[in-house]
Amino acid sequence: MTLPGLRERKKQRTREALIKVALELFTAHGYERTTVDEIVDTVEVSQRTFFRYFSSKEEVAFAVQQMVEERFVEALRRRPPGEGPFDALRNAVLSGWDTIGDAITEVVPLDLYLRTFQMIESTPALLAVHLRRSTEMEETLARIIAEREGLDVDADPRPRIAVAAFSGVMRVTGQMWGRGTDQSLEAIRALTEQYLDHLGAALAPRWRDRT
Amino acid sequence: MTLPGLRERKKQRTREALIKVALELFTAHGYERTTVDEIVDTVEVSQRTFFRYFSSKEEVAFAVQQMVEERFVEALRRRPPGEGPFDALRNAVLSGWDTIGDAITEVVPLDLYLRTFQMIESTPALLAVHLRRSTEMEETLARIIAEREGLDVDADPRPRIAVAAFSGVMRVTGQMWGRGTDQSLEAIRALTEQYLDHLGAALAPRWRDRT
DNA sequence: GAGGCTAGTGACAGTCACTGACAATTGACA
DNA sequence: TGTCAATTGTCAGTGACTGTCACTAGCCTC
Repeated sequence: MTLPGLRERKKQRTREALIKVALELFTAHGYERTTVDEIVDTVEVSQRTFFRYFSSKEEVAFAVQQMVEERFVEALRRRPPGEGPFDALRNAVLSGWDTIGDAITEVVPLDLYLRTFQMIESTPALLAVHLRRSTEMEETLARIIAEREGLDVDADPRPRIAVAAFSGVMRVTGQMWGRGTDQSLEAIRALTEQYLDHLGAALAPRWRDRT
Repeated sequence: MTLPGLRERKKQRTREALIKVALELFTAHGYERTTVDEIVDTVEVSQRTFFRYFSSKEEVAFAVQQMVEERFVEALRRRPPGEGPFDALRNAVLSGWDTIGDAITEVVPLDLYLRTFQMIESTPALLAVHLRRSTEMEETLARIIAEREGLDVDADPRPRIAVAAFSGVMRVTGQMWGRGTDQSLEAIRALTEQYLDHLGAALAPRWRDRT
């Protein structure tokens, strides 16, 4: 492995500057009210360059999120094969939250990321993209689960169904966290744990009998 | 109730013409490759008028879907209070599929609707909007479920969690139906039934023991 | 049934995201 | 140092969408 040359480092710096400035402007003034021109003027590159780094204005908003998701997938891959599908998913998220903070801070301040996440949840256009990206990740997760269990994803619907139910709960978790008052990493971790525990109970035929 | 005047009827006709032409062009040439100008030229109204009826190009693609969703919500509201939350959701969808066909045909041919649904599933921009709309409906469903069970949605997470898991499965159903070969109303009904039955089993800790 | 009121429409100009084409620049490397 | 190739900037254009204002046509009153 060779050291990255000047050219490569410059590219990396431009990319990170674009992300940082974009997220700061987005969270400060709102996503819609921030134009791409404002971003590129601050970073001092041309608009054309922005669109060479990011295929759309939306994409830059998900740059950090992208990294978080990749970590989660890796965490799932590393789960011991003895765990059942649901436990593997659950433990992958929970262990992920423990190490994710440092990785984020290397790119942007942690609180900027947390504010970005809330902005995504509260901006319709971004929420839509977020949800679509989530389903793309679900497909990845389903394939990993299927492989763990020695199943064919296309023949047996259970991996996709389990992942869909799991992801649904994760999404509600993110939503509730965004609306709540405690906007810390610890809070989202606790909510995740709590809500996943509820899933089994929520599926029980009648709730009133066993409250 | 008075008969709608000429003005009102004219508006209704314009709206339906825009929907029909838009869906036909979308399904024939693709959503992205169809411009709003093409739609309005065919219907012979100005672009400005199009945007007075629909707030965006996306919205017209969901005009029929909107109606279907409203029906489902109504069906859920009419479920007997004795049913558990999950059964109520399940039966509302299944009974919905039986009567939905006629309602759709009043606006557009059934097969145009089915093709539109597939187009939505296979067009990233529309899929994103579709998913966001789904979560909006989930909120409605969660509130209905909470009310049925005499719970407070904001205090007890179970309604939202149950609905999220349920909707996740419904989404997978729609996806699988779109990818499959049998594109009939009956097929989607059968898939719905089959996949919902799998949900309980998919959550079981270990799958291998009970295949 | 003439005339005023107003909802609905069209025409026009402008903004913003995004793209293709080509020219200018600048690391990389012989 | 000079050449090559990657990166960036400039420019012109498209398509979705919005504000404004004038105009047309149902509607309603006298």
